[in-house]
Amino acid sequence: MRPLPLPSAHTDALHAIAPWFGDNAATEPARHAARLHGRTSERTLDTHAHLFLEGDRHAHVHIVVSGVVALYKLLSDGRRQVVSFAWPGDIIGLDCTGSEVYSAEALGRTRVRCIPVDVIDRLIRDEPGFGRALLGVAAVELAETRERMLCLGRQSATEKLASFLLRIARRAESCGREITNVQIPMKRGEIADFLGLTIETVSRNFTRLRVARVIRLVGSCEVEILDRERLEAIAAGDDGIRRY
Amino acid sequence: MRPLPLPSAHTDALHAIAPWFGDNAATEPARHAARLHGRTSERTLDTHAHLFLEGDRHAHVHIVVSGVVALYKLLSDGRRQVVSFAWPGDIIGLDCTGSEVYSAEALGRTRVRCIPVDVIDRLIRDEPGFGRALLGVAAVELAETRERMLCLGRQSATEKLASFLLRIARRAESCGREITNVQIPMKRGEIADFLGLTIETVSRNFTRLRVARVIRLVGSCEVEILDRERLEAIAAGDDGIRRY
DNA sequence: CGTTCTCTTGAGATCCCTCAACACCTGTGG
DNA sequence: CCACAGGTGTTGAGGGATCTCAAGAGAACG
Repeated sequence: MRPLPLPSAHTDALHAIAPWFGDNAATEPARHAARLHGRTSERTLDTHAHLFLEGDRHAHVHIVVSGVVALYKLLSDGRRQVVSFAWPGDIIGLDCTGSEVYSAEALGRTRVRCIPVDVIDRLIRDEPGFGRALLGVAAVELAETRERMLCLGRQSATEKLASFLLRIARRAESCGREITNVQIPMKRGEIADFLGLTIETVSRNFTRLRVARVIRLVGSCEVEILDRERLEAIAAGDDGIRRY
Repeated sequence: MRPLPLPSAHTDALHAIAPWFGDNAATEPARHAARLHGRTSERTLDTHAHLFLEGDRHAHVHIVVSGVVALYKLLSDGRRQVVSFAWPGDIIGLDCTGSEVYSAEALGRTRVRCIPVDVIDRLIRDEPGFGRALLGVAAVELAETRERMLCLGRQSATEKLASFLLRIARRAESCGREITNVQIPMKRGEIADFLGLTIETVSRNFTRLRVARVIRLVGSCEVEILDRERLEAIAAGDDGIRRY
């Protein structure tokens, strides 16, 4: 199977279900799926536009085409936790439990492909292998979510930020070779809500990593990794920086 | 379909896949599955015994029959995060990604049913509906895990403990009517690792809830809920107790 | 060149952690 | 029966990490 020519089809997610929704679906064995392909649509979201809100009926599964989407949950008093960022190639809403369990907001101008859940259901019923592929995607998502629980519950602010930067760097690298300059498409507040910190603490720890000459800030949305090894050590808790 | 006569078959999990593994599988339409049933086995674990360790090859999916199992991840320096507790009826290891992504330790004497992953694979392939059911279970698990992220990242210690107690109470209640006395099968340290706190903070917050006359402690492993409404309010962050 | 939004930095308060002591319980062995 | 040890839970004192509140710097935009 030929990899899809999408921006960052580096995740298992899109590759796993690509035969059913990729541009080359018609050439794949799944002819029936190809016809269903026509039932998907594309949506463009402006910055801060919502794809859906927590509690909405779960009508579509979405695949991010370009841009980044924040998936978040709220407490009644407004405290927010971003449970995940969905990047190009990522699938949103595999957890089909009737209604959405989080809200989805575009960080910038974003395009998504929308697949009605009944199409998903039909594919699972009719296409051997599709359900299995979906289960594999859900498994990877569960594993990642649990990794994040370890981060949220047991890491210091500096460790959290270091882990976050490495996570983004690795994502960018999964398309190619190691890089030093990382584009960060989210603002400080969004990073804070992702890591369970405040804006100020995120900012202070960017500064801390900068002062320690581990990273260099290029504007506020790009980070140059000066000392990758040390950054890894900090993320792993093997570096005393967290005690300063 | 008749519900299974298991200790707490209250979760969606067991009900969802019960037709394939329940004691009455032979009477279900899934005759092929019934034959596979013979390939499962049962294991008994003593207190603190491990079902498997993070990194082990993912050879079996387990269903808890009796007892409680802690699923946890470690940082290199020993900090621990319990990602989930598996109660009777819960399925462990749906996320089949080759190797285990967390360790599983019995809190007390525990029995589990072990299903080889190739049996799961075969069922998915041969039994229409089984993959769908499994996906549903995974979806519920993902939703719960994200709820926990909100708790870990954004709740205060008191809120976390109140949520925890309510979670256990609701689990016990899903079998029947509202209860006031809740059995807590885990020790303070295990609760702490579940909530991302220290033992002392957990203990102090038990005391805080007790002094506020919201709960009463019966020994250290049983809690009587004196003021359910207030406990709910505290868990939701609508009660000033967290600021005392 | 204001306006607005975002990011950074400082000062002080607060929550939670660390370290330490002690109470309680249980099982063991004298 | 009692002494003791080990495991567990509670409580206190102090410290440190993070939050809150506030001010100012920087960037984006009309």
